[in-house]
Amino acid sequence: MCMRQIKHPSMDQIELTDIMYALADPTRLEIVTLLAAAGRKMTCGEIDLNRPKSSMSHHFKILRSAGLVETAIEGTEHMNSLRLEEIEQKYPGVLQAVLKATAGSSTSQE
Amino acid sequence: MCMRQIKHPSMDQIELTDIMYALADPTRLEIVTLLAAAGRKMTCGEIDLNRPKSSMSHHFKILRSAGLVETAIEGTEHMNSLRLEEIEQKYPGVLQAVLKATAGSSTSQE
DNA sequence: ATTATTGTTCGAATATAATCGAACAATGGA
DNA sequence: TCCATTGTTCGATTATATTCGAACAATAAT
Repeated sequence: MCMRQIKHPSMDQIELTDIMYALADPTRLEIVTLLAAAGRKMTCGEIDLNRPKSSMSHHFKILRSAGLVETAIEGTEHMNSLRLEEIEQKYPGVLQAVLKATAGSSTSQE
Repeated sequence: MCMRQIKHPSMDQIELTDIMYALADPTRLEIVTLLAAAGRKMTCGEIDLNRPKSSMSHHFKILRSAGLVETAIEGTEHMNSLRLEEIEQKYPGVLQAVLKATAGSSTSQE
């Protein structure tokens, strides 16, 4: 029960261009879409998209630094969740509109 | 009156990730913001942000290929306008939310 | 203690993007 | 026709991103 936490940007540190940048990558957009669809915390493993762990970790890192994803360590697992409410508060409509846009056209390739 | 036109993507060719990518660059986001604020066609010259012509041209090219900006040649000038209605139709709320987000915090540096 | 699990970090290769001067193309006007 | 204007294209440089194997760190279980 060490609760070693990963550092996340605070709301006032979240930049719109960082969000845009993070969402510009198809893999990352899919991660966000899956998290939103699930509506719950998910481990990195659950979101596996046939890519090496190190690649996924890289994308999660960018999603985290953009402020889109929050990661809580629970045991050996990293529980990821969308920071939807916070981003809505700071940039109303942006993330929701993006999620609505991806909801129709399936980005997944399986 | 040659009306030599530049090629633009049709609505069904406009990809969300391309839009995100285009808007992830501060210079391009500012161009889009200025065009939206102006609410009219503007020449590249009018939007000059203390950068060389070739750099601006590069950014306009990306905005065009993403489907965000439409450029009509009128004489020696290139008139640029936002494809707001079309993008709203395809991805409702996305661009408007981004514009609302940039409306507050001035991205300009002069 | 040893081992398995989960994910991060490192490092190096490859790929993509930004920047900007210089040359170019198209138009309009003197 | 010649020149000015507007913006694009070219080409080379520099900077930034992506990718992924291998080594590592933290925890949990045996």
